[in-house]
Amino acid sequence: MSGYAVRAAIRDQLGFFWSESFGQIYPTLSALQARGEVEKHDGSRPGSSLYSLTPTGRSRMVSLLEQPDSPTPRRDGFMLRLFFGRSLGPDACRELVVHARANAAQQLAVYQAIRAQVESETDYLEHKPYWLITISAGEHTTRAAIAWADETLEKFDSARTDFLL
Amino acid sequence: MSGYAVRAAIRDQLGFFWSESFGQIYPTLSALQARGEVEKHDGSRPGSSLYSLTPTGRSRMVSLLEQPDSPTPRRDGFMLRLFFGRSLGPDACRELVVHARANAAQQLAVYQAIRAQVESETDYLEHKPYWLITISAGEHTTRAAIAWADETLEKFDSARTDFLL
DNA sequence: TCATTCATGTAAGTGGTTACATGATTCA
DNA sequence: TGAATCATGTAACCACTTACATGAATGA
Repeated sequence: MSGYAVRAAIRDQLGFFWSESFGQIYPTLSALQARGEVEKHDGSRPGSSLYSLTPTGRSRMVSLLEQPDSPTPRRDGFMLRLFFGRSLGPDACRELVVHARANAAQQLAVYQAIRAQVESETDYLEHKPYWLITISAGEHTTRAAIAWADETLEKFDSARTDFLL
Repeated sequence: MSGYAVRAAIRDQLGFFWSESFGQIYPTLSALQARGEVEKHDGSRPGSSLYSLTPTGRSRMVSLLEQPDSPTPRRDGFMLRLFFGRSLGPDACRELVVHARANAAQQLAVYQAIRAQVESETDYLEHKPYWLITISAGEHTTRAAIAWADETLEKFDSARTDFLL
């Protein structure tokens, strides 16, 4: 596929847990080509090119996937805001939670639409079970976010004075 | 507090959703001092200094907390590995899920220990309800991770052939 | 006395985004 | 004909980590 198509595939298929920018994709594709891990072919239009994975590239991909996942530094701005909720005030915090709940509910609908689409897919049969477990992970965490938000909104309403000390 | 103490506080109190390195903390403290948002005082030992938030600094902090949270690029290596599970193989994937479950279970115990500690806390009363909702969020997502892992392990066992296509 | 913790800071490097510049192709 | 999409790439910049260098204080 082309660099452009790589980006579209990452956005559309891995969008829930991965992202890459053009500024990352094009130089990486060149570097992989220099290492002999992808091959560059002429594309359908002038100046465009299509890349394909070489056997070397595929085996490197597998060995990278086998390596333990290096943890990225945590930075959750939403939780940070709630931790300093006293400084932000209970009303602003409550609103943040309302928003988070709405986002989660919308997200859950998206997951379910994607699940339906993947389930009805007749190609990529060998990938389906794996894709479905990643979707399931998304559904679980999103449902947990909704349940937490409801519980938290309840607290804001029933124990409002605690948040005003 | 000192830069060193700032780091310890971030590690111990915000560790579940935030992290900062010394290479970030010391230059930032100097920059904040130059902006008049923190004040530098002599510490107890030679060469050490203690910083305190000025009124300007506190109001900037609040205005930063009020700003919408700029989303960080998603990069979840665990989900990536499962998405490419077909390339990694069902056994390696299953092991990843077993590990994830174990980590989550351990994490849940940590949350519950911290909850007990915060609940018995007699200082910082005004922060307590906010801190508890962040802990609750951690508990919810961690329990969801455990439930997802159990469900997924079940799938690996009951529908093993689907993962071998 | 010696390991650990407290303490400060810098330099090199990495990994990444954003914005920009450019232009062909498709299709309404 | 003009908007949207396909397509490639670079340059400037930013946030951040890691490793390094240094040393005082504490306490077993």
